[in-house]
Amino acid sequence: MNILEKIAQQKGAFSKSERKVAEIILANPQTAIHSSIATLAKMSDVSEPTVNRFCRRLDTKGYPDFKLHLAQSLANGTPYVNRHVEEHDTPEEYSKKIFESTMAALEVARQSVDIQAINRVVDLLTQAKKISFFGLGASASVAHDALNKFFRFNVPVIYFEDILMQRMSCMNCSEGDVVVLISHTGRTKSLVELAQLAKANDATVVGVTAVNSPLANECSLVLSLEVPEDTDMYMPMASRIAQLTLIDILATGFTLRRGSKFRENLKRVKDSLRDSRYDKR
Amino acid sequence: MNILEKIAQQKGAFSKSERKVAEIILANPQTAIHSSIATLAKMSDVSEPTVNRFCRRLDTKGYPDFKLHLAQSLANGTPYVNRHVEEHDTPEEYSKKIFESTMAALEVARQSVDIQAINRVVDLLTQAKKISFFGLGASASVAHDALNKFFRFNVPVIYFEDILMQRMSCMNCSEGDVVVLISHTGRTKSLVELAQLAKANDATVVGVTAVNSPLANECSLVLSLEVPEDTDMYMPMASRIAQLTLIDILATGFTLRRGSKFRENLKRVKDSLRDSRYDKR
DNA sequence: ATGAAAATGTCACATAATTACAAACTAAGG
DNA sequence: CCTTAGTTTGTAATTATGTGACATTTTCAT
Repeated sequence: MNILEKIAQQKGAFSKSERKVAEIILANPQTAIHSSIATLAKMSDVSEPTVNRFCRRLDTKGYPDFKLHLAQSLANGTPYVNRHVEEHDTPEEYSKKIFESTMAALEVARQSVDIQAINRVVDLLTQAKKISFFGLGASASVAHDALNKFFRFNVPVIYFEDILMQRMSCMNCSEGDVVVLISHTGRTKSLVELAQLAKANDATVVGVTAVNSPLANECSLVLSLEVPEDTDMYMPMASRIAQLTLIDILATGFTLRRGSKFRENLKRVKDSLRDSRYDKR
Repeated sequence: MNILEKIAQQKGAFSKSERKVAEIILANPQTAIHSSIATLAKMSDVSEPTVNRFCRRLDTKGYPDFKLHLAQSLANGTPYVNRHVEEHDTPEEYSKKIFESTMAALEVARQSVDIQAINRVVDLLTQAKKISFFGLGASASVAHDALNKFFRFNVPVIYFEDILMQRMSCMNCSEGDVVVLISHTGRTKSLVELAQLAKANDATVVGVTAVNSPLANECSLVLSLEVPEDTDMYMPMASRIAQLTLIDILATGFTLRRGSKFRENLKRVKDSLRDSRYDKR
C-alpha cells in the first residue's frame, strides 16, 4: 500500500513527536526523500531516534528503507492491468487500454512460459530437416510471421494458409521433420487432424496452444501461453501478440544455437534487400 | 526519464567495470535497491568507489540518491527496458529479455503514438467503400492480421502478398477507398510505388511507417511508431508487435464507432466458427 | 502527589558512503 | 618492445549517516 496514504491514515495512532514528523513528511514529501535523518529530525523538531522509531512504526526496516518506500509512493505507480475497452471510450482511452492490456498480457505470458519446453523446441528446430508452420484464422498470420523469420535461416520452411495444402504437406512428412501448429484455443478440428496426420508420418509435432486442449493432446510437445484474453471485442488480440513473441523467442534461440558465424549470414540476408529499398537519406 | 532505460541506453558509454554494475542492476533491480553500496560492489565484483562513480555518471548525487531514482523507476510501472540478447544467454535469459524488450517497445510506442491521427484513420476506415492492407516481408504478416480483423466487420477488405496483385488492386481503386500500407522502414520501393498508384486513382493512402520516410511522404495520412529496434538479430521483432497493436487499436476504434448493434454482429461471426471446433470440454 | 508506563532525548557505536590518492591498465608514439 | 600520458580501478582513510542502549522527561491513573 502507498506509504503516504498509510501515514495519513495512521496519524491518529502516532505519539505527539511522531505526529510532528508525519506532518512534515506529508507537507513536503519531495523534500523528505532528499533529506538525511538528521535534517528531517531538525525540521520536525524532534530527535533522530524518534524519526527512526516513526519509520519502524510504518513497518519499514529503518530510515533508508522508509525513504525507498516513500520514493516509490511519489512515483505514482500505475502497473499495467488488463482493462476492458468500453462503449464510450475516447480514442485516447481505448488506445491506452489496448497498449496496457497487451503489456499486461505479455507480463502474464512471461511468467507462465515454460523455459524448459522452449529449450527443447529450439533443440528440435535446429535439428529439423524441414520445419512447417500452420495456423488458421488469426493464428495464420502468426504462422506467416514464423515463416518470415525462419525462412531467413536458410532451412527448409513451409507455410500454407490453404487447409488442403497443409494436409498434403503433413502427408509428406517424415522422421526429422518438425510441424508447428498454432491455435489459441486448441479446438480447431482441422488443426487437430493435421497433428494426427503429421504424427502418423513420423514428424515431431509442436503445439503453440492451450494446455489440455484437443490439439495439445495430439502434440509431441506443447508450448502454452496463459493469456487473459479480452473477449469483449470477439477478436484475438493479446493472445496473438504473446504467440508472436514466443515465435521471436524461438527464432532467437535458434540463431544463438547456431553461433555467431550463422548470424553474419543473417546480416547478408538482410543486406540482400538493399536494392529493393531507397537509401537512407 | 526512467533511470533503468537510461542505464540500458548509456551502457555503451560506460567503462568495463561500470558496465558490470549496470548488468547486475538491470538483471535484478529489485535486489539493488535493497542493497548497500558494499553489497552491490561485491555482487558486481568491483570496488565501492566504482559503484559510486557509476551513480554519478547517471547524474545522481551519489549512491543513496541513485537508489531513490531507481526505486521510483521501479514503482513507475515499467521495469521494462530494451535489453539486447547476447551470445551466451541461457534460454531463461533471452526469453526474459525478449519479453521485456517487447514490453518496453510497446511503452515507447504508446507514448509516441498520435491519437489524433488514429482517430482520423478510424474515421476514414468507417467510411471507406473498400479497405486494402499491403505489406511486404515482415510487414506482410501484419497486413495479413489486419485482413483477419477487418474481414469480420463485413466490409470489403483486400489483402495480397503478391506484388503484382497489389499493383492491380491499387489500379482499381477509386474515391472513397482506403489503402493501408505497412512498412517499418518506409523505404521499400514497391510500396512507395503502390502509394503513388493508389493516390493517382483517388484512394486515400494511410501509411503505418516511419515519419519522413519516402513512403510517408507519399501518404495522405501517416501513423508512425517510434520503436527502438533490436538490430542484433537482423529481424524485425518489437517494431512488428507495435504495428500489430496499432492494428488492434484501429480495429477497436472501428467497432466502437459502429456501435453496439454492430458488435453483436461480430459475435455472430465468431459463433459461425463453432462447427469447425471441438466443444469446450 | 506519586509511581508506573510511555515517550523522548543524549550519546556512543556501528554502518555506510565518499574522498584522496596510489596502483594498474591502455593506447599512442618513439 | 619499451615508454609515457591518460584513463580506469582499487585501497585506505575520512566523513556522514543511521541505530542501539540507556537516561531523562512526560503523562496519567491512583
